Amino acid sequence: MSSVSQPSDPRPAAGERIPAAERREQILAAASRVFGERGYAGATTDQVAQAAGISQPYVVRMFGGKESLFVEVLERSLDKLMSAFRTAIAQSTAAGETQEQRGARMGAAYADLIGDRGILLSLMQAFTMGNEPTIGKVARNGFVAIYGLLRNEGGLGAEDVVGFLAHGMLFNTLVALRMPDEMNDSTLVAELLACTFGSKLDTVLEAVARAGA
Amino acid sequence: MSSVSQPSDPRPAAGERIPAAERREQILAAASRVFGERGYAGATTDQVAQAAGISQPYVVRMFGGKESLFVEVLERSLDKLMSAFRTAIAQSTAAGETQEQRGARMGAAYADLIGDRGILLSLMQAFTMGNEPTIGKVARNGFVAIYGLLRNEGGLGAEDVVGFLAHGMLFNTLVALRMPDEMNDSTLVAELLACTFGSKLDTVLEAVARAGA
DNA sequence: GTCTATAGGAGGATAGAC
DNA sequence: GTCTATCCTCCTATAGAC
Repeated sequence: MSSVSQPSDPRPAAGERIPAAERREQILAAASRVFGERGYAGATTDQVAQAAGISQPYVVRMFGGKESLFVEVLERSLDKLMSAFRTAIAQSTAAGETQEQRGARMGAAYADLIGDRGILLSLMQAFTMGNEPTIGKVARNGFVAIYGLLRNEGGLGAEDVVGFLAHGMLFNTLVALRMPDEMNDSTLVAELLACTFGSKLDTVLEAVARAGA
Repeated sequence: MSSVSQPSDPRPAAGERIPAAERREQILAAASRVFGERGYAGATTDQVAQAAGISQPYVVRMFGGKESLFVEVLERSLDKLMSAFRTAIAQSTAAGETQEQRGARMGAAYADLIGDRGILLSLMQAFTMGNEPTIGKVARNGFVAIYGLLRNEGGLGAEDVVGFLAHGMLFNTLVALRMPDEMNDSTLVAELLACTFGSKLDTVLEAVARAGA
């Protein structure tokens, strides 16, 4: 990260007044990245504030606390995921595709979204928090909602959805571990990546590169 | 947790002197549970110490610091996993089983080991830490070692290993989320669980119950 | 809508005794 | 091999001004 602002930098100068709704989204996007890389407990509200270009107390004030902020980050990630799937399903239906083609399209949509490490890691973190009363409940409900979406709106069979989700979870793990960019030298790893990502390997490498900042 | 010691409680009275090697294992087992439930950053060395029945500075002294402790916890989990797979492979070979049967046996071994939430969650946590320099490297190497083990010693094809790992990751997620014990009421969830765990559903429910303490 | 100042509480690690 | 005491840092959340 350089210290010069890009022309397209959406981050306002410190102290600038902008509408609450817009500020909310800025903070959520920043929080998604910070929570993702540091973990829920490891992230500090001050890191989120700095990433969003505002003061720490303002983050707390706007969201009520760290936990509420994380819950909103999680819900935002789940929403984006469901939207991406709904879009893919709609496009697939409109194009009159086969189930096979639909699966590929949804996989591609997933790979694209997950290229945002903030979203990927916030979700994965939430998946490890099953016994946090509040966060665990949101995570479970979200997971089930996605299953239901694929099963009902997606029109896929239970076996197919489970297979899709299973590969998604392996996908998540490999990307989170930075396997593509840290270990592309070993033959074994090359095989694992090729076999997991298949035709989506390009999408993944692109996404990983894009997020390389 | 009741306040009375079980007869088989391996935890010594506070202040007792025991060999370092034994103490090490006690601490690692306690740390596995604590790191699992609280996350790496969320866990405190004091919580580990209390769970192991010793003082906080002793934990730090024995392992050099929190990060080193986590690395050892992670390596211990990976070792247990590899041992479990090697045992399953040896038994399968000795019994002259088919590839199909061998897969089932390894799945069962996995389900059994993962019933220890400490192991499950410490691994999952590590998978989200790909950009921690030290921990990330250990996690990547461990994952690749497991892939290599299944591929070479297990004699499975790349596709089969990837499928096995993928289902393992979904398995992890559902158990970590406490899906079986928190949401067994919904029809949708029942379907998801049945389809993911298949014949291993019993093993999982048992393991979950056993860990319900 | 946003900041500065700060209270109040933990947590990791060290020193040193037994 | 194990503990007690303690330092210093860092973090969340609140108070209150602009």
